[in-house]
Amino acid sequence: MAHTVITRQEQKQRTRQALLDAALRLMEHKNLGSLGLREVTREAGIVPAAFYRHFRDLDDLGIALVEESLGSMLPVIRDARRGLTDSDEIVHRSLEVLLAYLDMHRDHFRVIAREKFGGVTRVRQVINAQLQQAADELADDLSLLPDFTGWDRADLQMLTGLLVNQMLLLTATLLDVPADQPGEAQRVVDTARRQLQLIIIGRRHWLDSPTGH
Amino acid sequence: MAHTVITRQEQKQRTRQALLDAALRLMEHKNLGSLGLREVTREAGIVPAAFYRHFRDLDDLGIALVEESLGSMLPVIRDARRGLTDSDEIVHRSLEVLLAYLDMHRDHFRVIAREKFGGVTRVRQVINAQLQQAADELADDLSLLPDFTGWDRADLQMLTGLLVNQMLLLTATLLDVPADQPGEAQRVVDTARRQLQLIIIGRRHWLDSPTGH
DNA sequence: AGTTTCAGTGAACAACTGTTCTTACAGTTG
DNA sequence: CAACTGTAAGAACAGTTGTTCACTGAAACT
Repeated sequence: MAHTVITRQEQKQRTRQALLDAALRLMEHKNLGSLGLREVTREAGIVPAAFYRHFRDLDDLGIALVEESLGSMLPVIRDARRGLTDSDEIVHRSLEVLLAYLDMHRDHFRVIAREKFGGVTRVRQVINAQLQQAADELADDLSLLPDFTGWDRADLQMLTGLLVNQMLLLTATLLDVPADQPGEAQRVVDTARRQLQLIIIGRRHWLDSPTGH
Repeated sequence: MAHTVITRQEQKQRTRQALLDAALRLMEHKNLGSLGLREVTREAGIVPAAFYRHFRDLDDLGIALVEESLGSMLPVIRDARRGLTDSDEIVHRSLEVLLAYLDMHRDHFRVIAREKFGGVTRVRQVINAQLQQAADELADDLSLLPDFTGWDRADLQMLTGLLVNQMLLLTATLLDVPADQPGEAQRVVDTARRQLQLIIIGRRHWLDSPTGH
């Protein structure tokens, strides 16, 4: 029975992931800022001093965590709209994918929602930069559609920023719904869906509105 | 020179306020959850043990703090729309008042934005309840206007929830703008204004849209 | 086969944490 | 004026914190 050979960097990568996972687990009930270094290493099953082999401090770990979370999620949502040519369909499809992904990675979303408004400046900046990029990419894709002929760049970004914000707020709200109340969660999603619908309607009449430009 | 006589409860109220102010000051860079009891009392200029005369623990202080913040702000915004009969005007006037109030009470808004998504459950519940009430009251007022004849309660709450969310997100974004970049702040406000305008347009066409009901 | 590299250990450190006492002393009450 | 009340002080408690250091042992390299 030849047990698997583990290279050095594989092992290192593994403990690094253990630290990230430990922090992720602990952050279900606290912020990044209120995490303790010993607390995290204890949860990860290593000795405190070993932490420094992987991160300078907890803020560093936080940044890595956020990059891991958003970096895996945003491409999925982006891919979900590939090939779609109707803007309304893009919005609704994105929402669907977001909700499915949310169910599978609640912890990751929770960290994003928490730290987007949290106390650690550098982490906030990383999140904002990534969300900004997501909004920009969405604007890129939409600008190619017939629905948006005549739109200028600024208005497009205004719209996609609004959509991204709504998506983020929806996830934050859903994460606050107790797990034993699926009905309430459905109600929240319904409301969000109608709010998106209202935005879509506003989008449809944006250019022909007297105050639109 | 008769020095002012200070009653017992006046003095107590005064130290209580000193604790709240101290926490408010410290929370510019950290969350409620990462505050220390000793840290707060040190900042307030009293001895740690005295804390317990005013609050059971820091979560209690947090609740008092958000109640103070929202309790003083929401009525102001509510009063700002008294007498107005045009719904578009109500939205824009509310935004104006919000921005003016924000400039005067940045610390309070920062706490609300932070803790709305923060780690302390009970504090989050208080904030959500107050914001929900604000949205409900706005729905009450709007329902009396001619603009909303034919609207049912659920759609109204959907709309006001959306508006409240947008206002909250705007304040959170503004608080993240470095104090030495007033231009960037203006840009953010402009975008938010156009986003509200888009929502207003959507509202205007909500009932006559094929998917509207 | 011998040497180097380095992720993880274990012990030690001073500093700080929340909480519990007893004590002091000024405003309040009869 | 004397007794009472209760805020705040001061000291002490056991735990926990972040960081450092010399170390071990196995993978990686020559």
